[in-house]
Amino acid sequence: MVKRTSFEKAECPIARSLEAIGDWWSLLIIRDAFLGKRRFSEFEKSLGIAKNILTARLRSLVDHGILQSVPASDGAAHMEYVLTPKGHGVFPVLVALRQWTEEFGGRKVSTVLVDRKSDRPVRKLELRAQDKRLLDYRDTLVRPRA
Amino acid sequence: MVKRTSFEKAECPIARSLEAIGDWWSLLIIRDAFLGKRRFSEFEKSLGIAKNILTARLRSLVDHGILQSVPASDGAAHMEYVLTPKGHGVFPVLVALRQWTEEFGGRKVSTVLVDRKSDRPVRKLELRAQDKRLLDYRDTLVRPRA
DNA sequence: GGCGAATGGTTTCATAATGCAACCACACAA
DNA sequence: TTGTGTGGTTGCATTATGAAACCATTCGCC
Repeated sequence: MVKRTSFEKAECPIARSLEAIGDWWSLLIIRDAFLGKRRFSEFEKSLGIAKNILTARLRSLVDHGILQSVPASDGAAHMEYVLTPKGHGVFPVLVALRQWTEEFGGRKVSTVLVDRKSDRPVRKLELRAQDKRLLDYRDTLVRPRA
Repeated sequence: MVKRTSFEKAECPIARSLEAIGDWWSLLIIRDAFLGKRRFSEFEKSLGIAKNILTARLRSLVDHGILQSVPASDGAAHMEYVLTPKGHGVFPVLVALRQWTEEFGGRKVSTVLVDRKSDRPVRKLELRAQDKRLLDYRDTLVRPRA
């Protein structure tokens, strides 16, 4: 096989997620969608992506059920791309990436994710056990499902 | 420019993170490193990746300060690749990806991430406000840093 | 010490993905 | 009717990826 290897059938859930959102542009498109962008030209301008690539990525995201293409809200003829529930589910991934850069990226990051109500920065993502103990990577283990 | 576009100078912290870990293999290598793999051949066998690609990825991860190459622990001549603190910081990203697949991936996932102490599955990642309110994507906003 | 195998790569070459630019069809406005 | 903007598609050059062959050390073993 000379094709790019696919992770569709992978057992590992991380590999499977990469199948859908693991390329250069998909996560940035999703990020923009969270920022309220919905039109082809909005993504194009914001990302500086080539149109053919954008077409391909949008189609792939729609095929994966992450975006949905709906008739334009303003009645125009074109379609708009909005996040599905599955797409909204990517949010923690984006937050994790953002926080990783904030913590280890060196240069200061120019934007902050804030809580709408208080207008103050959010806390770091927390991984907890059933009994709510805060967990670290050292506290966890990957197990075959029973 | 015909080169693949780079996000090094991007403002967005998400784009910057993708610069380092946003390709097909890097996250899987990091995942394997978390699972205790450290040798070239271990990664190779586990991932089914071509050797030249693995060489390139390992080098890139080392350059980005995510892996460190250290003399083999068993005294052999070769190098081993271990996670740096920056590499350990990727953990929440992996967890977020895993949980996304678990929730939206359709087919059941064959492994679970468990808390070592209780041997029970961990909870979903939680994003909280300063006052500990649990937050949703709808509760947040990206702001230019003051 | 000599031999074969394993390790950790590099090199070569074919194919796939990406990026750019040019083009196109349609809607709408002047 | 002649633009002008949107939302693409097509063609072609350049990169990255993947498979396999090759290579230099080191290691076990006799």
